[in-house]
Amino acid sequence: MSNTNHPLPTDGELEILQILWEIGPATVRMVNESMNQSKPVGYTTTLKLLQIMDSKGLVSRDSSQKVHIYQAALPPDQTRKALLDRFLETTFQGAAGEMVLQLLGGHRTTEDELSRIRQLLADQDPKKP
Amino acid sequence: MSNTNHPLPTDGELEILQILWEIGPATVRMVNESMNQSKPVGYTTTLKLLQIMDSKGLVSRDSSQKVHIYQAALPPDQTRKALLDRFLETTFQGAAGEMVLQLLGGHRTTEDELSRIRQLLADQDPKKP
DNA sequence: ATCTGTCTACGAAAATGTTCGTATTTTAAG
DNA sequence: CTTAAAATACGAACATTTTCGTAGACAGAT
Repeated sequence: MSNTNHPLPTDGELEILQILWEIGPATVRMVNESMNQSKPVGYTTTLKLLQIMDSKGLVSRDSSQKVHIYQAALPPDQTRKALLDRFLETTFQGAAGEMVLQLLGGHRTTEDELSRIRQLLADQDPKKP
Repeated sequence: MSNTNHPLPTDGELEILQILWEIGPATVRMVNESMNQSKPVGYTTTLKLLQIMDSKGLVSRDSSQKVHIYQAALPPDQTRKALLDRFLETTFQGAAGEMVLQLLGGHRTTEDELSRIRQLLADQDPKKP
């Protein structure tokens, strides 16, 4: 069964989504092997999680063959944005600027990222809307 | 008992920390009443959580009077930063720039925040170190 | 001294998420 | 057709967090 609604993924579910975003549509085995590169997880554990994710609509599944193929239902940007919004609310009580300050204060960013950020800042500048 | 170690707070614990950061040292009743402004929570629920937080070292407690006084053990910046680091890792796999882009793309920020962010960007600019 | 209201302590139920053992199904080979 | 390997389905154990009921401690009023 496959929902059309999209609740936020749990931590375990997110881990699987990251894999699917990276390697694209995949079998349970492929996902499980990818998981095992960082920590040992049983095959049926991965399977169960994918089944739950399918029922939640977080992934879609092609079950026309014996070996089902799973893929993320939403693109990474959209899902990460939704998670980010919740995190911003719960942890920084919505103060986006505060959060960026904390972030930039402690992380190196690439020149490419910095210039894209400057561009966004320029676009947001209230003096030049 | 009061630890000197500081695990990351759970969601429920964070909610209490936000209150303590805002109103300062407080009794269970004060915290509970503040909680109830957003959603109904039993008094003993708040009490239990504060006791757990004390045992984890997330809050400290003055129990010299009958009515105990609790306060956050760490300042908001430090705790939020730790939570932010974990979130950045699990959700954006460490790509801080990507995260900022997502954030600024969808949130209004105040002019004051923007200028502080620009300052930080300037400080980080490899062309002008 | 006893009663009453408020507090803390404690244990356990409820809710949510994670993990895996076991059973069943499926398909391709023999 | 039978069998063996590999996949899916399912239920339940486990872990963590949240919630609260109940009991006992304590202080002030009568």
